Amino acid sequence: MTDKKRSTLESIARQLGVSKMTVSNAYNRPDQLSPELRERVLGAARELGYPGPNPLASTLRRGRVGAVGMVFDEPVSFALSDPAAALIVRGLASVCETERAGLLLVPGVPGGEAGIDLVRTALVDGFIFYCDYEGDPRLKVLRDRGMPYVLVDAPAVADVSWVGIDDRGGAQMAAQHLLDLGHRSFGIVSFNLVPDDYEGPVTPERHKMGSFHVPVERLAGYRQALEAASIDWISVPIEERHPGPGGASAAGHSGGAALLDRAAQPTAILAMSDELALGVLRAAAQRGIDIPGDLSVVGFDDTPAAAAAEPPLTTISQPHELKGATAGRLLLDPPASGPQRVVLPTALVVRASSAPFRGERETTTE
Amino acid sequence: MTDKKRSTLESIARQLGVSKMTVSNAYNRPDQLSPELRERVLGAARELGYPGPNPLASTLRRGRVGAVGMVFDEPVSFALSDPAAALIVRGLASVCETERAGLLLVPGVPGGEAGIDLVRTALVDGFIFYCDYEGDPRLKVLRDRGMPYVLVDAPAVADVSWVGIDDRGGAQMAAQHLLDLGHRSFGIVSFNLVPDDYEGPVTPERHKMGSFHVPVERLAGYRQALEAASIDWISVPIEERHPGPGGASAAGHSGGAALLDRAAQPTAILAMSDELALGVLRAAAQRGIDIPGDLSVVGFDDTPAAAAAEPPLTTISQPHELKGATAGRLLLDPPASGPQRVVLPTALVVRASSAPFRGERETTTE
DNA sequence: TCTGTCATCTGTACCGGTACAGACTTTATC
DNA sequence: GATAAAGTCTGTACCGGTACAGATGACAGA
Repeated sequence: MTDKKRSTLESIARQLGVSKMTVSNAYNRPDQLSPELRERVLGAARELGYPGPNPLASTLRRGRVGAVGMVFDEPVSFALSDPAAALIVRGLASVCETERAGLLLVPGVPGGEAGIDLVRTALVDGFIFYCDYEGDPRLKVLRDRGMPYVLVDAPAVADVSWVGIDDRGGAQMAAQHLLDLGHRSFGIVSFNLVPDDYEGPVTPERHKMGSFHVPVERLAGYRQALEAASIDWISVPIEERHPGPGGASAAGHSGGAALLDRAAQPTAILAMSDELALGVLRAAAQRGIDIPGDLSVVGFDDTPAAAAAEPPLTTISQPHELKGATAGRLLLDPPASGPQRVVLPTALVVRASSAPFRGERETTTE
Repeated sequence: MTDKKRSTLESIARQLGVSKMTVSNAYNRPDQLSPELRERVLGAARELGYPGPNPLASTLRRGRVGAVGMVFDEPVSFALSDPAAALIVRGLASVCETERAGLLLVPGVPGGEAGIDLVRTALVDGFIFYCDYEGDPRLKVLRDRGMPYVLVDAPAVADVSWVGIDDRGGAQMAAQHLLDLGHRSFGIVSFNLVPDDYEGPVTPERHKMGSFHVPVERLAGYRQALEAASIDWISVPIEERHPGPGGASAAGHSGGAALLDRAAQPTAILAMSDELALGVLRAAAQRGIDIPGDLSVVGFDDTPAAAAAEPPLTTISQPHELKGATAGRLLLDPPASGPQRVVLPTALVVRASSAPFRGERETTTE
């Protein structure tokens, strides 16, 4: 009445004295056999505890897996603690659901072959590549597998669909907003520009060698705005941090602290993400620095936490869920016109963490 | 130099005049052939753009997929908006990563066969079943597939590992806390007890037919505490809500509003989750009801948002990430001693949303 | 009665690999 | 010099299905 060993399609067929194909058809093409026989087959299957065709085998033959993979830079457990990434996953998940596809989360594993193999061996029909590192070896694996993939917030690749935002333009807006408020003394909290564990002030070499797309672009945007306002870029302190298990807010706290403890305290801090900015807010609060009275802070991303922060955070908004959903659609339903480059809109959202510079006018002239 | 059609292991073998097995071994068992030949094979593969053995085929032969599936009650996009669920996913993800396994998110699809097929055809080695519904047909599919699985916060199944908390005990603690503060007039915001879209006061039939494990248990816990304090359970208003795309906090808002707009306004509200409780806080704020002055609210789960709420939320804590991690370990590394039942600890976390009852003592005696 | 069509069912050839058991050389051991 | 032990490489038999092209018989129309 139950399984003796492990029933297969063939064992059911033998049991009933019919062909394998008939059993297969009973499951996949009911119109190919008489209803009575079909019932007999299904009945026998139930009887023998046959769970239906082995999905692995049918997938091998058919070629379609019915799942998409999402590749991360970091362990998934870290990535999901980033609200922006979590929203992208949600957007992608919603598309997968309507297309009846599963969603496989493929972690980034720091060193060596392990992370590469995960991509090489993932059982999916295509990938969303949500990774930022310019020279990621997994990109080559993707290409080699000959599987469709879509890049999200990643360095562009020729002939591959891409979804993201104008990071440079967004950053420029953030800096311009502070300039418009009269600020002249800045500090920046940045994500790591190079794939390592460094934490500290950005060095010229690191600045030059930056290989993470998003931080590099955002930094370039800040720079563009500040230099256009004749601020000496070299003298703007930049603290690099990389989010660990404590999340990006811990990184922001440490970066913010470093900036605020300098002799020349900035009056405005640009944080490369809202999580970083939240950490800066904490660091300021601990030092009794009033926001936005003494210090203006602008984040990036407009995650839900930004609006709920104390004070609510001025930031650059971008449609995270839409980003994930767009990427999913581009992958599952590729446009006939070939690979697309979709740039989603950003906008400045002014809240209470930024205010006009109220300087003591120490620097009258020079 | 590139692929002509799509190279296979066999085409490489032919090209080099060696056996298929030699090529296979070049990838999987380097010690089975001379280093020179291996280099030749790998070189030819590179030459022909062969991406390495097809993972589907090797999986079919080997039997190990290298991924675990996590099955949800709802669409993944909803589920991930529940902070508690997201934390469980993170805990599970961290275990998957150390075990080098992928993580497939399998959504619950409301009606019919579609959601069942997703479980039947998912390409994984085992499942974490994070679903609450007593009669879920997907459980039968899991059993039939003969694949290992672990239940999380789900109704128990004989001979299957289970991870969860003492929901009843936790709820009892929550209610007892309010009783200890002197409250006698309660309201409850509950998740749906039955798998449907109903929203409104719980009816006796629904109460009886409850088929969602967690809400039923928590309700039982509340009841146990209240009845032990001689409070008439029947007269305690309970509002059922189910979280939609707006998240549970919207549901809590609506449920809280219904309770607060009653003629006999409760002085204490028990919410079955923190998200629901946050909605209740909003509903109270809108009505100018002071918390905890006029109303005490206790949530459940102790998600990060509970501590950050205004006022910070009294709640029952449970180790969400540990729950996911424990389930993952139980699945990937099953204890020799057979299926386990792991009950993780809960604790009352008193914050600022609950305070002693300061009644007008209308009800002197009876 | 003959032919064509339709509904059912069957056989064979894959899908793309890996396990396992040799076969054939070398090299080490006594 | 004979035998054992390695070291390399090959052949065959699967893993568990599905696509596709018939084969068969019933039934309708001419």
